[in-house]
Amino acid sequence: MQYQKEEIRARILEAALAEFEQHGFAGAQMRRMARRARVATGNIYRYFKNKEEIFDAIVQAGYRDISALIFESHQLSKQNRGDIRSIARHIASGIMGVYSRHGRQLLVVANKSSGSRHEDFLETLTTMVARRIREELYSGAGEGDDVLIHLIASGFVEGLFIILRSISDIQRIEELINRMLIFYFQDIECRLGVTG
Amino acid sequence: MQYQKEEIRARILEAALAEFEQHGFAGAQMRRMARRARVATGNIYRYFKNKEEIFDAIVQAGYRDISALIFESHQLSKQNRGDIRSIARHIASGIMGVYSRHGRQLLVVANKSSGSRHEDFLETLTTMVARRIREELYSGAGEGDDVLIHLIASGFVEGLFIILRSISDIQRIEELINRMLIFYFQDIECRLGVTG
Amino acid sequence: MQYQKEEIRARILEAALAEFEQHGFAGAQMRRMARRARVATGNIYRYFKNKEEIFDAIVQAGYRDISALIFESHQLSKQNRGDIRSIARHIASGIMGVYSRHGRQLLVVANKSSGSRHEDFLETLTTMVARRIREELYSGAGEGDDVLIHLIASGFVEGLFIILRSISDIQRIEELINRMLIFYFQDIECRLGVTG
Amino acid sequence: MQYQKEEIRARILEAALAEFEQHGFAGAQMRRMARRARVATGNIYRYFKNKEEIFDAIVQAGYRDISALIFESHQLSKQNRGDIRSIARHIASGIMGVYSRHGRQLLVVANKSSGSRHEDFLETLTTMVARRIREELYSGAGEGDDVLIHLIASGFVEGLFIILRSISDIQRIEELINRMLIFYFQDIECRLGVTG
DNA sequence: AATGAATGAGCGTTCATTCAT
DNA sequence: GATGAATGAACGCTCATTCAT
Repeated sequence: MQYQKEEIRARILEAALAEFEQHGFAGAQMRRMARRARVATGNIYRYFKNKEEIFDAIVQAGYRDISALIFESHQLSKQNRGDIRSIARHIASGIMGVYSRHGRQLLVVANKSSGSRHEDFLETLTTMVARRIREELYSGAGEGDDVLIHLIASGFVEGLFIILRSISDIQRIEELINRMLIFYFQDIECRLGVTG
Repeated sequence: MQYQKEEIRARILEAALAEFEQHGFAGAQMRRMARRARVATGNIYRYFKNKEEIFDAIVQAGYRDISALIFESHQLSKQNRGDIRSIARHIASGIMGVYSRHGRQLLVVANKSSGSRHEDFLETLTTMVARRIREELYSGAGEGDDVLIHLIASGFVEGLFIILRSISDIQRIEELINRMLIFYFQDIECRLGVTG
Repeated sequence: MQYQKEEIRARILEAALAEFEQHGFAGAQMRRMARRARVATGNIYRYFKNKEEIFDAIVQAGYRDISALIFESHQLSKQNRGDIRSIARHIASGIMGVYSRHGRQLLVVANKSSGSRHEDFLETLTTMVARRIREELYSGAGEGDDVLIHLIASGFVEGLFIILRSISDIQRIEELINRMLIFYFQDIECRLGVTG
Repeated sequence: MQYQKEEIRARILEAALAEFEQHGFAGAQMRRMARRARVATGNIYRYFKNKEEIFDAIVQAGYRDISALIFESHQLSKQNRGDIRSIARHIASGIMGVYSRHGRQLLVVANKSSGSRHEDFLETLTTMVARRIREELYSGAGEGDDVLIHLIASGFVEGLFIILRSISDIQRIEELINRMLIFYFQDIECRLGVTG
């Protein structure tokens, strides 16, 4: 029972993932999803309340891990203040880690969530990253420009996802992320005109 | 007669714009749009053939101007090769100009066009910008990394839209764009490790 | 006023006729009809209550004439009993006469009236003709078969309309109708096995 | 499961048949059809792709059989040339056979198909019959008049359908068809003035 | 627990008719 | 009287969700 239940639940989640990848949240069809999962349409509703909750279930783990990651990076910076590059590296490698466990899920919530409760995932993540960047750069010094920082965070986050969805070789991903880190954060204080 | 017609057409376009802003192309409802415009559902169809054509009408001008801009920047770089900053400045100020005329429309086509004919607008724009960047940076020198360049183009374009949708004061926009240009393109060759 | 009214009324009727010819009653569109008539859509409703009444107005004259024709042929046969051929000739030439005055209208009510009040026009006409045939053939003699007679009437009536809508030359029409009369009514008693 | 499915499919087809009989293809409404079938509107679309395909499903068998019949009669006449009566008898008995299997369906496609893919069914059938008549009558002899022959074919075909829809007793149908054959084809050469 | 047929609200769109000017 | 823009009920069809088995 329990075993079987779990197996079906997994099949549904896998099919849902594929469906969301192809059609996005709004365009996903329950019937097609059921067919993919080799499960009756109605049976899906024994495992999940509705389409939205399937999406939640898919997103959940990645969401949790990403949140933990940001929180960690916050803790890290308390001890090891002042080096934005190491923070960025930590976030990047953290996201990579999450990606290695929940890659497709992450891409779905990032790029295919329009119409769902999580359609502002990328925005939220960006905001968290921006907060971390601001904390690092302007801890003691003056007031940085929120929009500029948000924009950098956005480019950084978006860049991570572009790398992740373009490349599959893990070494190549790491190399590209490193080059992106350099591009984004080398001499960043100078380029931003941070005095402190 | 003629006056009234134009007024209604404008009301419909305004309502459609608001509807698309809130719900995106696919989620937009003709009945709600009609209600917003204080117009009968069927009357919309006297002014526009269907939902898609309303979207087109909203998007059109921005689309045209952006295309012209990219083309211009290509011409410009032929005469004035080698300075990526001036190209970037040209694109940025061009997009600013388009935005000052068609701001909300530009944001809609950029971020709310999923399901419409123009759903890949941002991707297309990014690709064009990436091509321009590659042309400037690697004209004579070695082969740059496509993904890295694409990612920079994406961050740059996305950044422009973030500025535009966050800020309304035109002077402030200009200042921020300048700072973003510095952030993205100062010593870019160095940060990318371009040898040429 | 009155003159102008009549001219517009005529324009509407002409446009309606063309519209019905092309699209049938159900497929006809009031807007297109108005455009054809170079009249505002709403103005049509000052002259006619609705689509159905326009159709009625078009059909009316032909209807009246055809009814009169059948009635005449009834009178005729009272005086001049026993010759079905002369009756048929009378009906044929009568329909030709009506056709020469209201040709297009007749074809419309015969073949394009589906969905209107007059969609059974052909059936009704056929029934009247069948009654006349029966009166002639079986006045004193035995009981003829209703279905067979109806079927002959139908073929005869349908044949008339085929000729009318295929051919425009009036002499050729007359010739063909004569040949059809021969085909249908020569030795009809014999072919039907009428004893009387 | 399977049984129920078939039962519903049958209910839908029966309801559709009734709906088409009463309102014709164009006037038929899916909601009314669903109500007749005691089925939800959407459920119809589990069984048939759309209105047109329901019509096709109803018409199909009759269509196929009629086409086969005409083809057969063509083969027959190659072997047994010169006797139009036997050809007519073959066609008549063939149509009777089709009618005995798909009576209402045949009447629907013949008289209620306006707006559908099959709206010219009767015209097509008539044309095929006319061709057969011409082949028989004018094989070696002179040119017959196309309109006259078409008109006879039309009367004959129309007559068949009148008999079929008026009468239910099979023996009576046969008798009437025989009488119609006599009426239409006895001494036909003479009545048409065929010299050969 | 599992099925997949059934439901029906809701979509974009059409068009006869009405109404403000 | 004339205009044509405006109305809104109704259409064919879709699909998330429910239900009988």
